[in-house]
Parts: sequence; C-alpha cells; structure tokens
Amino acid sequence: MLAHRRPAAAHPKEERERGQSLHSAFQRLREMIVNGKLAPGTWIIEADLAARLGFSRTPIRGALHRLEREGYVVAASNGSKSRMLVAPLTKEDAHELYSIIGHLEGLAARLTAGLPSAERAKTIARLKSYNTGLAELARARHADANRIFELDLNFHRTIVGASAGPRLLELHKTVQPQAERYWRLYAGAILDELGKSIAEHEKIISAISKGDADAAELGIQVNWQNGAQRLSRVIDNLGERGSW
Amino acid sequence: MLAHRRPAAAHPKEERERGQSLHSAFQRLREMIVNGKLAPGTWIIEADLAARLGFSRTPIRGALHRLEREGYVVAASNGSKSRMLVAPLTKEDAHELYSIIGHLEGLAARLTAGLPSAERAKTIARLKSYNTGLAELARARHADANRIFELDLNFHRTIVGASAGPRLLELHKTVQPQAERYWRLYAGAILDELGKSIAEHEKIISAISKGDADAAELGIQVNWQNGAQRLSRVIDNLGERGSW
DNA sequence: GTATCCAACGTTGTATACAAAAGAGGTAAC
DNA sequence: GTTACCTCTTTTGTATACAACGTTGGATAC
Repeated sequence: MLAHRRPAAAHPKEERERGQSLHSAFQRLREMIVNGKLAPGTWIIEADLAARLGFSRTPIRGALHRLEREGYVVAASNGSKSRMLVAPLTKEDAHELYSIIGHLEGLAARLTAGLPSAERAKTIARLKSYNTGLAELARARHADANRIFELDLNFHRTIVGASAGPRLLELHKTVQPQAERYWRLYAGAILDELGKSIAEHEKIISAISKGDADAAELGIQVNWQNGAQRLSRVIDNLGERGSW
Repeated sequence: MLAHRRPAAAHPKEERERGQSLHSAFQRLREMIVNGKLAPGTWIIEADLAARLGFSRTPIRGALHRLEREGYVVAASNGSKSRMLVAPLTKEDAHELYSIIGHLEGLAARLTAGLPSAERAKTIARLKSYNTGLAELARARHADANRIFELDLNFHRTIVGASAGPRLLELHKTVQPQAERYWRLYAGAILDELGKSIAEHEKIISAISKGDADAAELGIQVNWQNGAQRLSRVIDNLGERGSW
C-alpha cells in the first residue's frame, strides 16, 4: 500500500535511455526468435520476458503485439484471451513466405531495371561485388554461414533499396527477417547449393543491366522459388521445428 | 493518494466486453481514418482519443501502434518523442500502394488460376456475378458509391480468398483498407470510369477460367496500375489531402 | 523592437495495481 | 476407477500514476 508510491525507483539495475524500451524490447525479442533462442512453438509469458529483459510488462506487451503483426508470434485464440507462442516453422509457411518475398522483390527488381542507366550502373557494380563475394566463399570450403547470409542479404537489399518507395521498403524490411529465421535454422544444409543461387543472381544482374524489367522480375521470383524448394528438401530431411 | 485505490469503478458509462477494448479501439480508429472523420494530416493526441472513445490510454496506444505499422498513422519522430499524425494521402503513396497490392493480388491470381478446374468453377461464378453487378450499377445512373465499392472489393477478395495461404491473406487484409482510403476520399470522381475497370475484370475472369496464370497475374496488375492512374488524374484535379 | 531565457503546460513513455478469465489439480461422489 | 465440480493459481487485459521531455508563451534585458 505504500510500496507503490515510488515506482520510479523500481528498475535500479541499469540506467536506460528514455523512450527506447519498446523499441529495444522489440528488437531483442525479434533477435531471440530469429536466432532460435526462443524456439519455435514456445509458449510466451509476458511477465517472464519482462523480468528477463528488465522492462515492465507494458513495453513487452507492445513489442509482442508488433511481433505478432509481423508473424514471429502467433496467438492461440481461446475466446477473448490470447496466449501467444513463437510462430512454428513449417514447410507450407516457408513456401508462402518465399513466394511473397519473391513477388515483392520482383516489383522492386522491375523498378530497378527501369531506372536511368546512370543510376543503374552503381547498383549493378554493388550487386556484382556481392555476388563475387559469394562465389569466393563458395569456392573456399570454410562456409562461414554468417558471412554468406550477410552477402546474400545485401544483394537483395540493394535491389530493393535502389528503387523502392517508403512503403515497399518498409514491407520488405518487415518480411525479410522472417525468411532469416528459416535461413538461420537450416543454414548448414543450404550452403551446399550456394552455387545455384549464385548462378541465379547472375541472371538477375544481367537482366537489370540490360534494363529488361520482365526478366529482372522473373529472375528474382525464380531465385526465391528455388530457394523455397531447396529449403523444402532440407526440412524434409531434418523435420520441422516447433510444430507438432 | 486515496483515489487510486478504486480504479475499477472508473468506467461506469457502459458495460463493455472484456478483452475487446484494444481490438475495438483499433477498428473504430481505422474506420474513422478510412472514412475521413480523422482527416489526413491531423495531429493525434492519445488522451483525446481515449476520452472520445471511452477507453483508457492503454488500448488506444496499442491501437495506434498497430495503425502506425499498417500505415494509417505516421510518426513525426522528434528525437525520442514521437508525435503521431494521420497519414497524408499523396499521389506518390497511392501509386506505390497500388503497385504493391497489384503484385500481391497478382500472386494470388496466379495461384487461383492454377487451382483444379472444379474449384475454379465456383470462384469464376462468383467473380462473374460481382462483375455483372458492377455492370448493372454502371448502366443505372444512380452510382451508389458504397455498393460499387463493396462489389469491387468482393471481386478482388474472392480471387485472393480462393487460393491464398494465411500469410498472404493477412497481408492483403492489412494493405487493402489503405487503398480504401483513397477510394472513399476520391470516390465520386472515379465512378465515371467504372466501365474500364469492368472490362479489365472481364479479362481477369477469362484468364483464370482458361487457367492461364501469367495472364491472370498480369490482368490484376494492370487493373491496379490503371486504377492508380485514374486516381492520379483525380488527385491532380482535386488536390492532395493532408499534405502541405 | 527584437532576441533570449525561464517557467508552466501539454504529451508521451513506462511502471504498477487490480480484476476477470482460463487452466490445473485435487477431492468427492457415483 | 472414473467423472464432475470446485478452488487455487497463473496469466492476460485495462486503468491509472508518475516522470521526462518538448514546446509554447511571456517577460525581461539589450
């Protein structure tokens, strides 16, 4: 009855910047989910996470809502209550997700291929550099998954960033990390087929450099579609995670 | 110091269902924005809305975050503070938005065209009925905008609903109402060209009924692209709303 | 008359208190 | 032994309290 008179002294552990809790909570939770620290299928309890991250429930709650909206977390709606769990990774979901990204990036590729050639040149140079980077990693047998992922991500991000408006950019930014979950959880097994993806990238580069919008769009779509198939095979071998 | 001992008696006005405040606030706010009750460009004050709708700030806040994520509301980020305003309607935004929807529905149309013909038949029947409905309204000079909007919406929704997975469905459900804002604010002027849209719909139906996925996808994309152009002309005449 | 500083206010962000609903587990009845 | 009911616990949803920050307006000094 007296205790609640001084709520301000409640989080003495660390000095935290004001106005950043929600954002920070969101990012940390997303990272935990993407990296599998919070395994697919896990039940989520707001208070636990709040305690674990050192926030109160309010920003956690906001972060969870956003994570739900972006597909990292799903609500098991039991009437008016909604318990949440980390979204499972399934073959069907991967397939759909990759299709969507393929079409969104397809739109971006189309726009990029339509840019004036002066602007296109810079983009193409960057794309080529990323793709040669990938090729080198593919030859060297070290297979640093993080580095490969980063290059691949940069490749796609470059295409989108070159021409997309704010909406498409935002949409891509929210959808892409969800593909990252699949990447990271099944990465090891994907790396073998890196060569195929590199070849597909080549085609995309060539289409953009010719200014062929149709081919560029198609190329991206094919890249993602094949990616989904490669993933499918891996999932068949290793089994799905977080769904039962 | 004593007052806060009985917060529960604070909303005596109406008996409200538990666990629905956030959802209800979101829907009502979205409706207000889509219908223009909250004009584009308006500054948003949480406490005002809370008072107006009879909730506390908590669910309003959640609803606003979601509205922001979905593009109805934008944050004017001033350092760590973020004041919000109702997203303005601009020509560029309309263009990008319509492109995105075109591509998402394009994916759906492609999938729908690939369904086994038994399932397709039902879908086609519904599409035809909606489109004849539109044609009738176009002939009759009454131009009930709501009715037209509803039929057009149903047409597109049918295509998506016939084949899309949960992710695509969800994405469509969140993106589509944003197009509705443009529709409603500029409706009167769009109705003249209804005939063109109907013709485009015809092509889409025929493509789906032939099972021609490419043509179906293209048809939808063209429909939205032309829609954006029709809208552009209207905006040129009437001026943008909420941007200065 | 203008520019600068200070104070009061408005608005947001976070923490906490409390209530309702769902779920688990045990006990009693058949 | 099984089922049904009741209670206790867990967890979510909402309201409110409070603090920090930005902004605005006025007052004062030049």
